[in-house]
Amino acid sequence: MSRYSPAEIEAKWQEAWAQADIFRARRDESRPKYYVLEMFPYPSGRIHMGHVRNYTMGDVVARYKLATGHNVLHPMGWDAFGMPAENAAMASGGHPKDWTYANIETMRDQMKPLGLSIDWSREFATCDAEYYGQQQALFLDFLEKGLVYRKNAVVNWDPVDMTVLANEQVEGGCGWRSGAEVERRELTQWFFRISDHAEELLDALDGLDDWPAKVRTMQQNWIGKSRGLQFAFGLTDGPEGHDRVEVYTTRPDTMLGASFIGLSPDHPLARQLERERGDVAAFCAEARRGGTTEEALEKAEKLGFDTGLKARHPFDTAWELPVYIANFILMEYGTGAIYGVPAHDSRDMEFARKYDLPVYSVFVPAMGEEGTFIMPEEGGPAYVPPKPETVRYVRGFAGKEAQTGEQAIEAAIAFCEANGVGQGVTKFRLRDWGLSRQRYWGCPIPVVHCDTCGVVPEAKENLPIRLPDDVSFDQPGNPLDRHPTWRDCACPTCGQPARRETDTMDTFVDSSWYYARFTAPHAETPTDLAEAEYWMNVDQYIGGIEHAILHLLYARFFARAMQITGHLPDKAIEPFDALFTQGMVTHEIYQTRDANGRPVYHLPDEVTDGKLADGTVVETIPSAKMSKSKKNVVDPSTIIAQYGADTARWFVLSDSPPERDVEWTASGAEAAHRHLARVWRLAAGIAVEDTAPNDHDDALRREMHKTIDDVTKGIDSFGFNAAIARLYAFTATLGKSQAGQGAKAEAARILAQLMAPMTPHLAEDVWALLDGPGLVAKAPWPIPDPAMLIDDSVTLPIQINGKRRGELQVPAEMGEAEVEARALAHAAVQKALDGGQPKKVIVVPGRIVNVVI
RNA sequence: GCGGGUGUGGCGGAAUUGGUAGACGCACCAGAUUUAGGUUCUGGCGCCGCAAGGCGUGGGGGUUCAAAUCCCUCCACCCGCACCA
Repeated sequence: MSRYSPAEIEAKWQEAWAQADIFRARRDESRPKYYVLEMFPYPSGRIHMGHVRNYTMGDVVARYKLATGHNVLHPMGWDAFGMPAENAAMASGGHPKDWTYANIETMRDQMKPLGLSIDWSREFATCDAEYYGQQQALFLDFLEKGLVYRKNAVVNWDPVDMTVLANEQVEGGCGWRSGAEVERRELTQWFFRISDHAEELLDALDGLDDWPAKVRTMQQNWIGKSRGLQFAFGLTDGPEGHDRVEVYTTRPDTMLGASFIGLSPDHPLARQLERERGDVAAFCAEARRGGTTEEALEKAEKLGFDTGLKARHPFDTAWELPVYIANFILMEYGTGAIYGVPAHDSRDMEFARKYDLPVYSVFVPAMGEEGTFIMPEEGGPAYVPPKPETVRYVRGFAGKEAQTGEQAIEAAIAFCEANGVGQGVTKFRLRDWGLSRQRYWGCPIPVVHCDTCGVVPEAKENLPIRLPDDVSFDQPGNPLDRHPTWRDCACPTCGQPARRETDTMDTFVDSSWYYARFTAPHAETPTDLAEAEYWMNVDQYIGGIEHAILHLLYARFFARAMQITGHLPDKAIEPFDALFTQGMVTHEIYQTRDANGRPVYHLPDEVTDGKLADGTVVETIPSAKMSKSKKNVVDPSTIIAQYGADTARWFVLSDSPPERDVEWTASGAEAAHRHLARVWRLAAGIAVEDTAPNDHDDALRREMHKTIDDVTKGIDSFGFNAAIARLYAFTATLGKSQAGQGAKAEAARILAQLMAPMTPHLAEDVWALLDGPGLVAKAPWPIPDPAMLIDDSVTLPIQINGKRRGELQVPAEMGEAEVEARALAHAAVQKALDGGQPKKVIVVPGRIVNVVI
């Protein structure tokens, strides 16, 4: 073989790794363990470049840790339940199970050629009965410990198809299939008590030092701890059983600016009025139109309905406020009722202007705003102080200048409590996690509905409760509901005929504990404590930023719940020690227009030099996330066939920082491939048997040690792109070096080792060409010699008034005074000083000299 | 609407975290090699300018001896918003 031939060497070395069985993870107390995990894929059909990037990053970490003497666990599985399988079944008549397992087969076949250091013996799919049966066991244990309960909650309801819709199935407020306007409807559903753990989930974020700060901030805001006042407005003429309305506010200092009371349409008082009055019922029906997302609620036109009821202000019982029902108030947060302060809240202001309600300012800017400040009551916008800032209270309890912010809130709470109005409370925005899904392709919730015993847990010996295979998707709704026999069962308590729960679990449940299952994927219980004790926690978790909140928060909750139920050791309370969120792979979009001017997209394969095969010029749209609908996709298998896996791996790591998006370009892939071929040729051209030293060896060795240092630091800090840039430079140095063959062979072996985490097949081949012992994958990671990293002289830039005007070569250890003297003697400085004295000279040792004139 | 993030040459990006802006790669230009080539190798390459020099990190303002980096403000784009995974 005389040239780089990826097809040949990749198959060869994958076979060698398999023979040596070096990626199988076994408990071994003699070595430090390292558990690296990438977020497992949904088996959508074929792998895409995003997968390649994600798993390559994990593989770099895994292989690097293996080389640094760790016992590495690097597993792979499939997040296999979910809606797309049912959609596929509806569209083409197949079965979700067949579709899913066929996709897994295809994707595994596509993934294996990447040469990932995965322990495939631990593979599982969440739709395997062995997995979801254990999940049902977990559910029963959670139920026993009071971590799960039932309550009513709203869902998107399609009134034509008579089905529940996922948020994704609501398009512009209408059902995606029926086109009917969606309603919000209440259903009894199962919930995890995640909100009981809100405080703890919040506090523990502080300890997650190796998580991105942005993810911790997002989770913190999502949990949303707030301090406020809960109090009641009395009702003058409320219906039976409603003489007051409880409200919660985080801004009690604005209480004297209240001008209306707002109720959620789902508030008990609103419900009561809805039953009694036709006009209220009509409004509530109107207010329940549209989807359930917070975004839809916030962006919807604010609608209110004046119930005619009056509320008395707690500080002035003669002061009566109108009571409205409003579509933007959530029953899930606070008490489901608010009071509106238009002067200091832009949403309330919008509402007040629309319904012609009074506006009362509580405070005004303390200073500096005369002439520009228009009082809200005189038509100005709501005055919302930007930050804790000094304001002058005009209707405040104190009636004086004060800071807004925490102290003012606490003072207001204290004042209210002292006057018998409400009490200070802490609330969280985090809501309990609803896990019921009215769908087939998910883990059945293992409970039974019995006419005598009520809702009873299924007996553990009956697990797994398997999904039936004989189902059809020819009509909307949950096939489990209309299955002729599946629902029928015996009550585990009394033995009488009973009905199974037909709701299945949210797929987030499946992905909330798979990391724990990987530590003992074949155990007869959900986990094996000895294995979990050894392997947990996940040392490095890698996945997309889109999972920053839900998945990661649910997984954190699950680890706690599993610890409470004895399925995880205490140490695993936070499952992921370190988290890295990687960016997407993007590509340019190529489009032309059809006769009606509608866009027609073209695959990158079909476009050459901006033209289609027939010569039509395409419009090029800037890079965007690869998506099938825009056809800006590149199939990893095509790339592997063309260039080999190492080229694909090298390229997805090289061009952008891992946390940012990377643009796939054909020329970039070419460049990556060219470089790998260059490295191979370089190694093949070294005469290993010639070991005679020469004068250039030392320079090459210094460069080599610096490269080891830089690349090691790069990998340690997820600076893969920078590590690769360094490897490019070192390859060029090696290529031009006049050093002896022995020194070159040494340098090339080091190069192979440093490249091995990224391009493992090429590295093995180069290693073998240069007579490296054994497999490079198992070779100990090189350690740089500190003495070789230090240069004896440094170049300091000289600035005059902050502008670079020259440079100075000085010995590295030269003192500041001496450096200053040399700098002042520099021709450019002499010229600028023109005989005068500098005002100031700043010497930053080893960095820069700045002369201020 | 709310929460989080990003913005640097023709392009992707680097910058030791306040200290030489543009590492490395692409594209482009020039030269060499090769029977030829879209191969390989060498060199050049922020913008304006003949030059001296000036300008330059999304826009505007500020702090500092020194700002891509810190502060204020505006703009654009991306992620999430609890039933997509």
